[in-house]
Amino acid sequence: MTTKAALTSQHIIEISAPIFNKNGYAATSISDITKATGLTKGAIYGNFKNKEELAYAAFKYMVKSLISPLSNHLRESSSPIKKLYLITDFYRNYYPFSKQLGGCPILNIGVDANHSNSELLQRVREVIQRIQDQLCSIIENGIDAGEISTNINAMQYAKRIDTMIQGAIFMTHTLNDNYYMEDTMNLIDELIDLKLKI
Amino acid sequence: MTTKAALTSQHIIEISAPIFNKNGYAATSISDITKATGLTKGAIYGNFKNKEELAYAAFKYMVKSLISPLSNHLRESSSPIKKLYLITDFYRNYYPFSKQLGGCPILNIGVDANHSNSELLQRVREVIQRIQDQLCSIIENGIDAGEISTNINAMQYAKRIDTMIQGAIFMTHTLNDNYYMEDTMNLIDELIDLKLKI
DNA sequence: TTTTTAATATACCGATTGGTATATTTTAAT
DNA sequence: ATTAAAATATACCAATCGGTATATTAAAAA
Repeated sequence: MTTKAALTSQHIIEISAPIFNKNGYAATSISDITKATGLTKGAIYGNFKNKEELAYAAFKYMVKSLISPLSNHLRESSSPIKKLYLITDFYRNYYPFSKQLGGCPILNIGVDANHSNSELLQRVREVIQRIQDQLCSIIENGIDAGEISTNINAMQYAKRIDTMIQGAIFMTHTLNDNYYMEDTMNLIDELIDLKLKI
Repeated sequence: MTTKAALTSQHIIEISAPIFNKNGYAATSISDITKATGLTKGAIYGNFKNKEELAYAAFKYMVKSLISPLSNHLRESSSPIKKLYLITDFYRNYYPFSKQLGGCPILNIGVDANHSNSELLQRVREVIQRIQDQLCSIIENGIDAGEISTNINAMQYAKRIDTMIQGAIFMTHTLNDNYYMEDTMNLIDELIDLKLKI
């Protein structure tokens, strides 16, 4: 059990993740990471094959840091329709939370990697897909449970909600104004009430 | 009339704008621009004070390239409510159009500049503000003209529509799937029908 | 305690970075 | 055609880039 290196790896990931998230892949240098961690290149390259592998690990960690609190939050109710409200509830507090981690990794890395790092872009796409699949499942469960109207397209509304959330994240972060997040969550709640809820 | 340098400046701007738009500020090098333009550093620095000034000019040009077609499109009707439909109509064709220019500059530069170039970020914010103000004016004109319900908050809906559009732009570009753009425009049309239209 | 191995630090590599000073060329004025 | 001025090309700068080879230190095994 190589405990020392594993701890160092984790430390490097945790420190570098917000840096990659803020600056993007190309604009983050190894020296940014050595400065922030207090370690040297030897420690970095002893634990990661190259900058790219570190960026993948950092992105994975950052997504986990932001998604697992959401998953936990959704456990507060087993009712699908209430889970939907728990989602908007979660995102009402998302701004200060994500800001502290350097922003939303899906937005930041999605934009950053789009014309440069196709491997990283692919990972962003997979995360978005997973989120939408999970959202779709909640809606489908709501239909099965008789909480949500049968004549709606679950995946369509999963994508609509996800798209609105991402728009709000962009606006709130870019304009440094939480209004967009709050009002968009109100709008999504209205959408749930009006179109989904029976 | 220094015609020669003005033409060269314009040429540099037009060529470098999509590069900055795709790569972001820090990840775009002067050599990227000399390669693309076929010019040398002497021509670049003879016409622009530094990389930053060129990036500003490139952003300004890119915004103009994407916004003025929208302005022109809106001239097709003088009715405020029809202008709203013309907006969703415009964005239904936005993906191939913006893709050819390296993406949406508001989204790309907004994310890119957020934690690095505060001057550039400020310019993105001003563009967003201008768009929302104009959208708000259209809604207000609609209220005055009796086309739009009097008991709605014009700026609130301007921001809601803008937020949804930006979310759709992000999703469509990141997932390379125009569905998000199309469906979001349908959703906005529904919103106009249901909440705004009298 | 000694030896072996794992982990980190240091020194260096060629390539590239933004930017500048100067040389050269192109354009315009005389 | 000659001269003056504007515009562009070239050569160079220190600093930094990602990455590697090796030296040193820290941990584990003997």
